[in-house]
Amino acid sequence: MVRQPQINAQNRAPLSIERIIEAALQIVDGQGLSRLTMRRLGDALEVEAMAIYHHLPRGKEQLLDGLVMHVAAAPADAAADADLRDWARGYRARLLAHAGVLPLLVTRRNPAALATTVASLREVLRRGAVPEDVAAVTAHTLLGYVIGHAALEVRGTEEDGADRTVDWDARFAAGLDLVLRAA
Amino acid sequence: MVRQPQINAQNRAPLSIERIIEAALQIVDGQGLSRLTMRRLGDALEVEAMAIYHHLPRGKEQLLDGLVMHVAAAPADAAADADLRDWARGYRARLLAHAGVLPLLVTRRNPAALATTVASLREVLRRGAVPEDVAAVTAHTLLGYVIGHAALEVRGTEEDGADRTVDWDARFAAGLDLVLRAA
DNA sequence: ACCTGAACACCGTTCAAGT
DNA sequence: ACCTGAACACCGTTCAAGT
Repeated sequence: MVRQPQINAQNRAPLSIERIIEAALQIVDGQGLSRLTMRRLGDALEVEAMAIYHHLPRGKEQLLDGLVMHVAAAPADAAADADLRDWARGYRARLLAHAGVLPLLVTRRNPAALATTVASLREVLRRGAVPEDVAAVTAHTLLGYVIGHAALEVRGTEEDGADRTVDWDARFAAGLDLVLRAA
Repeated sequence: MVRQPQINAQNRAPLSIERIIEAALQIVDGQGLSRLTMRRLGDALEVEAMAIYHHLPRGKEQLLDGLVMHVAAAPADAAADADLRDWARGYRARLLAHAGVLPLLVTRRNPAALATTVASLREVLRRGAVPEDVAAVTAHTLLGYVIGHAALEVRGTEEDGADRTVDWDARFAAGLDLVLRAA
């Protein structure tokens, strides 16, 4: 019986930041943000909670920043011919897939994560040969719209103020047209 | 020496939901959301924390809902001739004045609070004689933009991706033009 | 280097008791 | 009716100790 070198004495793969973030994301997506505790995260990783601090010295703050970073990172498969509409659709899908992280992403002061997102959006604008000053406004307007709309979708019910069922996909597309028509 | 009727045996005004919400808002705006604890709130009200539960039986959940409701409520002084631009500016100012509540407002499932906001926005659209189907899209698009942009302002630094200082007021106004030009 | 166990200073909340 | 005191089951985190 050959023992793998990366298996330690307790016969488990050692902890890593990646595994910790992944497990945390699973808890948040499955049970909600309020259920993410260091002790529960430790359980999920089959480790005492205190072991996590060895990999994340800044503790829970660093864990939450890691979650935001993970969701804020640009979709890896951003095709070279993706336009603004594709980018917005992709980013919205990402936000809704990790709706539990949205409160963190929306309001934690995390310039690095925000910069990553803006950079990927700016890259799309650059490929579209949009002038620099227009691009700055467009980037923030579009990003604001996508984030804000995702928040509405998470907050809202299926009714709008006029007692009609809301098709959020269609509503998002219509708003996107509105924002991009002028851009 | 005349004793006011609303002064109780301990010589203090009795607790009320309004006073509790107001004190909570003061803590959140001054020290941040994470500093809002039932015990600290009790201290601020010169009362044991447990007294709060007599007025808010659902406890902290109800307290947070109350904060969201307070910020989401339409500005009382909405002038009869206010247009969409005025509404958006007023709502943004409200969000930024209570930036600490933003994470709650953005993502707590609170249909009542959202409905209140949408209703006040719809009222402005109605005065502008905007057709019903257009109004539905415009309301969500504009609201999404305002909320999302406020979130960007809170998250961001004074730098944007191109290393230029961002004038958030001007940036908001420019994006607002973009959104409203098409509407 | 990596993890554990016990401990500390907090939380939100319940519940019986006081006035 | 309104508030208090003590208690319970949790938190995040520190720190000495184990391997």
